[in-house]
Amino acid sequence: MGKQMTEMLKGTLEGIVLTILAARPAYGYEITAGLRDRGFSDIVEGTVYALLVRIEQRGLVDVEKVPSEKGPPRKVYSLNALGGEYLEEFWRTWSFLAERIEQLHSERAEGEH
Amino acid sequence: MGKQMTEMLKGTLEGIVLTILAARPAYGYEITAGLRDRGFSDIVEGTVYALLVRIEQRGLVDVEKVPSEKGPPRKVYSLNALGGEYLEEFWRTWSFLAERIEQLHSERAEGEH
DNA sequence: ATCCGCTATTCAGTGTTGCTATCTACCGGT
DNA sequence: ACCGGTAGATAGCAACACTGAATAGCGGAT
Repeated sequence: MGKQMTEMLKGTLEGIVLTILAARPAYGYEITAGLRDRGFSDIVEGTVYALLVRIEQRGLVDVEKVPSEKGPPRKVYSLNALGGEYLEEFWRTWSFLAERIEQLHSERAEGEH
Repeated sequence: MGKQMTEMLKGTLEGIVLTILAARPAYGYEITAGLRDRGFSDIVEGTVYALLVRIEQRGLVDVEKVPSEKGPPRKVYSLNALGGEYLEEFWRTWSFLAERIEQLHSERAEGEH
């Protein structure tokens, strides 16, 4: 993956995963696949699992172990109330930042000609 | 500053500063003030100086020492060719990411009702 | 029977980043 | 002599995403 993308994902990947969980509960392997489907094709399993451990430890998600037909049991994560609040703040922060960056982008575009 | 904002700035702050330098050369103290004017009010000088050291070491900017009327000499940074390329890739990466995140955001909005 | 492939999770170690806090330095005005 | 505004440097910290490898269960192919 590009270095710039790696750095930019810091802080946003967490929000992305929480948003996926807000739609419906999911387990790690499934989330990784979901990310691929949504264009985040270079995000690897190890990254996602580490992130899931973090958000679990912070109490943003509830976890349930569900036996799988294939392979080891799945850990199904679902967003809880605290996670919901956290996610709302994520979107506020994102909007704030994205607005200002887009503003910069358009200023730059005016500068070119 | 919020922890989420701190994490989100990773990777983007660099692009923001490079974009400011693309408009016109500037020195650290001036850039910090410019960030405040553009809404990034919590970014402190130490952060900016450290970033400037990094982009200088990577050869993305040229530096010129200019004596100041007040205080120690200014280090004026200007974007060079390599920095320009880097900045273009920054915007490509940003667009890619922002597009997908906004897509997620709108999906989420549809889910609520 | 054995190996391969898919599913599914874990974990130690790495590099980069932005923040905190503090220090130095120059100058003008009081 | 002192303080405030200007200007820069830096050591130490916490958080994050990535790399690479290991473990484990199951089905089907060889």
